[in-house]
Amino acid sequence: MSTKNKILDAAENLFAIQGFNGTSLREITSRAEVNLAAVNYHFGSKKELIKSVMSRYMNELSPRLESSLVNICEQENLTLLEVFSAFIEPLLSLNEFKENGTSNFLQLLGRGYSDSQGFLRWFLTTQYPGVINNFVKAVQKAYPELTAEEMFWRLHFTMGTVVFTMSSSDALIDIAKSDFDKTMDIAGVIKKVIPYVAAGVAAPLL
Amino acid sequence: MSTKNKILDAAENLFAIQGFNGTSLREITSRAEVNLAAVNYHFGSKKELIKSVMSRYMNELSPRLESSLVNICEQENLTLLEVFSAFIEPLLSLNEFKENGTSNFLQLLGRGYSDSQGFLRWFLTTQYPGVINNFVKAVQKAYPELTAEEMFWRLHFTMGTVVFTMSSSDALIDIAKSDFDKTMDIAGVIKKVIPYVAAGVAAPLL
DNA sequence: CGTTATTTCAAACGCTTGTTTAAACTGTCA
DNA sequence: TGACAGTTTAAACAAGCGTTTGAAATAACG
Repeated sequence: MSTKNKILDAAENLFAIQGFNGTSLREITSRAEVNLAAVNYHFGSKKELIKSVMSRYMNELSPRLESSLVNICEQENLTLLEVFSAFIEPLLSLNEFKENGTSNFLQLLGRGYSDSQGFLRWFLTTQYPGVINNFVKAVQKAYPELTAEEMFWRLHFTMGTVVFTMSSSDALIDIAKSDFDKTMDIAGVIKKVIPYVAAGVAAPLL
Repeated sequence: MSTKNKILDAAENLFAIQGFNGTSLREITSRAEVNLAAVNYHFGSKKELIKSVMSRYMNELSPRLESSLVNICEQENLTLLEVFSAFIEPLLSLNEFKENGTSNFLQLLGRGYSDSQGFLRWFLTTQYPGVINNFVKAVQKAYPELTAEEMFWRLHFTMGTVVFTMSSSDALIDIAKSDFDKTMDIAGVIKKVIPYVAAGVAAPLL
């Protein structure tokens, strides 16, 4: 395993658990068992390392997500539940790409939106606009009465639900296990959150 | 104005904008125009200062919230939309308590859940359990078919929606202003998010 | 082989962080 | 006035941060 990948793997796990601001380069390099200076040598800076960690996932995910959304868009009588369900398979496929891939990626997404005042939001929306565009198109087809403004707000609410849930999913899964004596994993959480956000976006306009 | 209150006010505003980790004591004391050591003298530590900032709001909010929820619980044919709407008035009343009170408090809540790995969650759930209990009771009455486990998850999804939305509400309001040419404030955002979360919690059990 | 180029390494840099110290100042009451 | 508690102050502290340096080790190639 190359130094670069050792750093990426260690950084990914620590970032997911502790956030970007909460994880130091020394923690990363000591877990990766490489020299401290290796980060700046291979990536230039901590900020670029963060981008690299996210890009590794986005490059894997975004084509699958786009084609899944394009597929779903072709069918008649599209429901919002179907639109949101189109996310499930591409997201879960990250587990084949990497151990705990789905969980790690969604947690990173959550961290990125709350840490580091919005630079990751800028990065994702400018670097991967195709996903958002196709998603908006699908929602529009499933719920044509929704105005652009209302859609803007509800999609951001949805983002919040998912991102917050995933960034604290480990804690939530633990609580659910002890309180309800049921095993639960990230796939289970996704299957619970989909009906919630679908119903939220589908809420009647008052 | 006492040194203690000058610190609390400055800390509150900076925490809301930059988060707890992202705000240094030197920023706080220089904005408050007090000496750096004053924080440790009056509050003991940064952590205790954070608790004090949150307590000032929770002590104001939690009795109003509890009585609002108790009130709503007495009526027949309670809907989830009504339950969630019970939050509006107590939340907006924080604006009379302090300028930008509603916005600041909700943003602080959001920061508290993503910064500082969950110590604020512990603080709030252990110090102010009455709000949560009354809220759960109201939801149960409005939607009795909801199992305890499903309720657990959906209330956390709701928490995520609100908390995430509020911690990035300034950015969202700016975008909405420029894209849709409509003025928007924190009260407007609350009125948009209520139907969303009500519909999410009300989603049919599959 | 010898000579580049690439990668690793320990050490230090300059800076910011939360916290502590001890002296100076303020107001109060005997 | 003089003593004492409460408060403010400048200065320093130790620790952590991201980053840079220059020499040592390794790899690649003619």
